[in-house]
Amino acid sequence: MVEDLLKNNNLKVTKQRVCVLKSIIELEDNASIHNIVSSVDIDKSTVYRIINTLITNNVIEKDINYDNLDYYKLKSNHKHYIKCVKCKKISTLDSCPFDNVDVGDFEVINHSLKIEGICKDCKES
Amino acid sequence: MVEDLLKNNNLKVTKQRVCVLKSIIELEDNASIHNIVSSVDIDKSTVYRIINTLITNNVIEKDINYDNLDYYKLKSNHKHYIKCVKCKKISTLDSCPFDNVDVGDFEVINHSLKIEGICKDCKES
DNA sequence: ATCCCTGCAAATTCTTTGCAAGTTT
DNA sequence: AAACTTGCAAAGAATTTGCAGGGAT
Repeated sequence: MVEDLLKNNNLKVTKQRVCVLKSIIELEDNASIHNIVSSVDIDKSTVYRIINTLITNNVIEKDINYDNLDYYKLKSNHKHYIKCVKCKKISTLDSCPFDNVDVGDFEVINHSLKIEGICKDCKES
Repeated sequence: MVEDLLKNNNLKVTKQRVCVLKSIIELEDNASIHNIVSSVDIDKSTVYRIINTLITNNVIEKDINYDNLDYYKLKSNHKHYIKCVKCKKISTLDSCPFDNVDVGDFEVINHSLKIEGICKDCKES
């Protein structure tokens, strides 16, 4: 539940915050500032403030997509993508390639990836 | 050699481009627009244009650091970092955890990671 | 009731653009 | 010489801020 994401972080539950969070979830991989602001009927400066608050409280994080724009997503929304440099298609990975990865003495809590490669179809042709 | 990064991509070798590239390399993990611009004696708009050109030609790429600012780095500068969520220290990984990773039908060409965890010292204490 | 959040308007900062002059190949 | 790049100045976007009123706990 969206409200819990706020409550769990001692953030007041306001309709604007709920609305921005829902928008980020709804927009999935397209949650840029521009898209969030236009999908929502809230003053732009408030949206900026909400996003800063959410980042500071680790509810969402900034991510970089393949077009070099900034996107926001829930920290808990664990997904990875890979973009084919030939056909430009973006696919979602079935599983997290990082699950069995070893980073020495660290215990990994969080990670995000940006991956490019060549897809099967393009390799064959 | 920095000049080759340009020549290899059919970009004209100008002293401004060389200078920006050297700056990005020199700044290492701190190559934000702001830092680049102030470390260099080139008009700001030119720096923006150069950075766009370099991104378009795959010489550099935008990366996101732990402070949610945008940083630029050479595509060939293959390094990863991990930040301890407790002591906030940022360490460089000895090796690329992605080397032996399997992403199904894709051949991976490029990747960047953003990782957070808990370091050995903090786990013990 | 208190403290925090929001909208509005304005300021500030960041990024892009047009054009004339200068460089690179 | 042709084609591209740069600096400057100015325009246009994006982001932040102050403040008064409204909302959450």
